[in-house]
Amino acid sequence: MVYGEYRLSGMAGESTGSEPDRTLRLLWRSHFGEPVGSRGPKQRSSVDEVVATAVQLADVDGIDAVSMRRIADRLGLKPMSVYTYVPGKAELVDLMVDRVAGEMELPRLDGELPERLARIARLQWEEYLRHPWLLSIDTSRPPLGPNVSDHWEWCLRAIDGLGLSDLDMDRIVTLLLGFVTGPARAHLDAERHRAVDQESAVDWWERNEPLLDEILDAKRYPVSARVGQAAGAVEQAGPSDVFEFGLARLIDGIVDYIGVSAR
Amino acid sequence: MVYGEYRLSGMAGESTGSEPDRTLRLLWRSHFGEPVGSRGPKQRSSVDEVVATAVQLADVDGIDAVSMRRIADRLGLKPMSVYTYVPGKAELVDLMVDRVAGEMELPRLDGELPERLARIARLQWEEYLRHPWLLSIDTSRPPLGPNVSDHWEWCLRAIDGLGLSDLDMDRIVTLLLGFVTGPARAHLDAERHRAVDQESAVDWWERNEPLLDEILDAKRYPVSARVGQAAGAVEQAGPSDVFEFGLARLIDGIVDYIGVSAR
DNA sequence: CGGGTGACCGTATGGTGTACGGAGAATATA
DNA sequence: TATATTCTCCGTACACCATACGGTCACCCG
Repeated sequence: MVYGEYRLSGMAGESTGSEPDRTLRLLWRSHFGEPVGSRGPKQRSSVDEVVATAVQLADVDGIDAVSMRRIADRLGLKPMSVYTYVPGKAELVDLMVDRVAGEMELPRLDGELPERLARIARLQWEEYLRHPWLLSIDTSRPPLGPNVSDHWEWCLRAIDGLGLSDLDMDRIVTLLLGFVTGPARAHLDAERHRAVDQESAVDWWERNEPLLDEILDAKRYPVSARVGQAAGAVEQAGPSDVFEFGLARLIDGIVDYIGVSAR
Repeated sequence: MVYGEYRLSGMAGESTGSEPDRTLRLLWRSHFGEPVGSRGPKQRSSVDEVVATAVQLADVDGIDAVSMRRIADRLGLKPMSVYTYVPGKAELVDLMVDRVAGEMELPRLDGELPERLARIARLQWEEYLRHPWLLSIDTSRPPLGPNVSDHWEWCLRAIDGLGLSDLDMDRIVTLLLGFVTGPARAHLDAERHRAVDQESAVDWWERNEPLLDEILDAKRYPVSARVGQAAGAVEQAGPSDVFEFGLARLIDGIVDYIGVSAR
């Protein structure tokens, strides 16, 4: 079985010269309004429907299930017709990312700084839980769509006016959002194993115990053996404890730095 | 062109009953030694050669270039023969990850705590620079191979004996390693754009300026506009400044926490 | 009421992972 | 030594994938 994932198009443009970027126009399609004076026949579907279908497929069956053919099927189209809505798959993924970035309301930015920072991370956490495929996407260059941009602006505002340099602001938000991926991956991976493999991580461990005992012997891995046991036990117990605890520590660190830096 | 990426096999096992896990056995192949008493003809290649070829392909042309057919070509084999060395592509990726985890020597763990923490992050940073495709891989469940395990043990030892709970140790290492991916992605993405697209990020920005000026207007994105400018300027300037600066802050935060926690 | 535009799609190309079964080589066993 | 077993290599095939190209035809504008 193929486990394919797709990079963001990275706003690569089509190198058609002065044409700005079709992806950009697609991302901001609601801002540009309907294309007026189109000659040909009416479109039977819409960009939003295509993107929504893709997101649905990814949510239910994973990012691998997102294929132009399947999208076409769902919409009652033939594969090649999808390309009249979207230039290609990479651009479609951009649109998917921006779409899901916009489906959750951005909470108010009141309260103390630590609480604001926590809100940033928790929103991201929730987004990963709703759309696990986001973790399988190369987010090196997030699409500059309206929802992603709104989200980013919202994050930055949470730490604006504290005397931080622009660079520090960028770094702090990146750090905070990046932190979430770790616990989110661990959590979703454990969940996926319970659901799909029908054997929990514990079962897997038990099945492979004889081999692992031989390999991961306490002489070579004294610390890992001890720590791994604790980490495994907690994965069993709490759902997002690891996330919340790590978050609290991280926020402490960030707040400390802001205090020193703004002095 | 397809931009596929591949998840780790996640040690899924083959559900063949009591058979532990072929992937595990492959990962620890050096530990088990040569298989004695094999009946058929000698193998013309080896698992190590297959994995090395795959890593080379990924290093030079990206993870997409890693295909069973291409590997076979390089080794003078036909595609299906590769499957006599490796069960499948997911398992191959596991082996690739463990291989590159072992190619860099783990430095001594002496010196002050901050220096030790920095060494952990810098090693990871270097590994990402050498093998950018590692960033395109779903590392939710890293393969339990010898090199990955050694690496993990080495990380944990750097913060062992400080009075931290096992759980905290796990979390801190995860946090530190997770942090690296952010700057590494940014850095490599910028580099890739310079090399491949032959237009720097600045050029892209200029080409799309008219559209972006209309969209990302200062009214809607006052903070992003300001911060983005600063972040972009620095991306131009320093190579790993962002990484080093962020690392210093993060370490400060971690050290603070350890001090409080161990009291 | 044409002319032109663009949505839809049939076909095809070149890729992917990998299941299946066969040929033949090399060793273990009788 | 002869036979049985087992394993490597691989030819073929299947089911996908993204997408380039060109044709057909519905529709709007002039």
